[in-house]
Amino acid sequence: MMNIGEASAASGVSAKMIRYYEETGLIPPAGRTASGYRTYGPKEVQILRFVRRARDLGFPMEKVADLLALWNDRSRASADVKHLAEAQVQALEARIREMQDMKAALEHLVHCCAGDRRPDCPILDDLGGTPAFAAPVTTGR
Amino acid sequence: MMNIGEASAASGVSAKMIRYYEETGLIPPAGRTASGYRTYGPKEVQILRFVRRARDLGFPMEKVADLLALWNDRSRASADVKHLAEAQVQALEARIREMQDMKAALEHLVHCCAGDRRPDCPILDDLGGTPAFAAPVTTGR
DNA sequence: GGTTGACCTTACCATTATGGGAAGGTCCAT
DNA sequence: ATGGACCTTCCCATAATGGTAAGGTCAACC
Repeated sequence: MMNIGEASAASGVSAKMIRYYEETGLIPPAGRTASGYRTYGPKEVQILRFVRRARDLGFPMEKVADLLALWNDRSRASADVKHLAEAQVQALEARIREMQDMKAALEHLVHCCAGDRRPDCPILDDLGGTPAFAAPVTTGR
Repeated sequence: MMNIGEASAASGVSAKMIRYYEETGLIPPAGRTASGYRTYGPKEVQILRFVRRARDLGFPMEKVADLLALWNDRSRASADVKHLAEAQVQALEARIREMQDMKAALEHLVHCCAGDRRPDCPILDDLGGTPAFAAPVTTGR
């Protein structure tokens, strides 16, 4: 049996987060020693690692909870898991696209700016709304 | 002179956010009518639109403040603006790359999963740490 | 003049997931 | 017994935005 510090080291989840996950019900309450210390065994560490990896794949905590439930459900359909994962892929794609649009718009402006000691700056002109050098491809949010 | 609702409509910044920007010092305090209503003129609306567009390009509020300061500085060097914009491009690139890595790892797992009624699922196996089907290219955060 | 509805004001709470710190208790080795 | 490394809970902060509630104001209309 380990205490929270050891479980943290073994799982890659900070002690702070372990307590938080417990508090929010993502993971079941840990056992306690007589003096109140939380105790963790290999099984609990595995759960924590599961959570860690799901978070590393960008799943929000809510979806991690769904994944955990499926993990614990011996009679799950792999299709259910796959759907969650596919939805997450799409969520990532949406955010990636958003940021790529921002980046493209910004790169255009950067490209137009001399970047010297003079004050004239198409970037500021664009932000100021003066459509002198005009907005490129993206305009709204 | 407009009240905050009109300034919001004209700038695309919610009234809530206008007050927040004022409170945090991003924009100067608006004028007030005798009865305490905030008032905005065309100049103030232009500032709000500036903030809006900078936010649309992904600049954090702190950088928006820097951009506003340069905008107001008649003797700025366009190089300073360009540097801010280039840094923002790099920040976007970093976040995009992070999410692309997640997406690639997740797509690999999705690809391995049959997605039928059976419970066997390589996605859960991977999250569970059982390196049976192994982690693909990405492992850490 | 009074009423009504649309607007404004401030103040507080929630979000997402994480870290930081304080005040105090515990464990173990010397 | 003492000290250091650990644990506990509780509170605060983050970034940027939305929501709500309680109350004041404005303008129009009857």
